[in-house]
Amino acid sequence: MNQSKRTKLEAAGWKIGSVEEFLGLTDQEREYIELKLALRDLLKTSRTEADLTQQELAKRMKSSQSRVAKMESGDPTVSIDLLVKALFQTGVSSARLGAVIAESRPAYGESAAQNTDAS
Amino acid sequence: MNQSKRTKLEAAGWKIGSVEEFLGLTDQEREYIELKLALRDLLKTSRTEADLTQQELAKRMKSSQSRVAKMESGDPTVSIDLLVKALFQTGVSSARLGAVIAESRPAYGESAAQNTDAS
DNA sequence: CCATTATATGTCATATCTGACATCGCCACA
DNA sequence: TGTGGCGATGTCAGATATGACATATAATGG
Repeated sequence: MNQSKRTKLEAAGWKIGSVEEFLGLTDQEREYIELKLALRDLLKTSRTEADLTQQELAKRMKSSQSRVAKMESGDPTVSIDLLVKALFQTGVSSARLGAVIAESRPAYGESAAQNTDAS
Repeated sequence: MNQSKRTKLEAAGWKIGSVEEFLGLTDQEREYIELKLALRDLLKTSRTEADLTQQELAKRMKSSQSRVAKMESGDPTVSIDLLVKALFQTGVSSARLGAVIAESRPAYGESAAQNTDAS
């Protein structure tokens, strides 16, 4: 199993076993995972675009640097609510948010994944 | 204050006072409220389209009828996460979800609101 | 009038999320 | 070799969301 796949599962709070890679997950669960991942990626991008440090964004949101880090690392304890609030604080518009969500798709195989791990 | 405005604020868990209608809310807070409201409306629509009762949807989600009712009534204790999960269960696609979100906008005045109350 | 069905509302114990804090690794640059 | 900024990770007490339950209202059909 490659890194991007592993990350997807971990992002949703799933344990990495031997079998249940994407087996045992319903379409709806996959859609939910992809959505959260898309938001996480957008946040990384938008915070950088806004030229903010995690610390600065945290202050704006009245949150903490460590939680921002968790948001961006796909920590399963981070809610969509928090991600959305963070996104708005970085200046992302509803239009852009919607566009990104519309593009997010449940991944059935390797094809959908961007390689995160080098080489 | 008309009904639609009141609903917006209650949806976000805000108390209805005398002054702070939309004053005192930041742009980001307004965007967040509008987003949640858009999801709530979409859920009402999509559940009906899918010809499901609240009870049936609740069973699919392993939730309860009362919580589905709260989702659709804009109860502030309902998270975006739960709304999104419910939406996917009713068969809403990422594309449609994204489109609806893209259309949701922070309301600055009366203009944006659809009249909910009769007459 | 009485059932039945769908939806709404209030409460509560428990589950999950949250901010805060400590700490670590990494990288730049003196 | 520091030192300082940035980000990642683990923990935890307190805050918030959750499913479940009871009960209410409303509409429909006998």
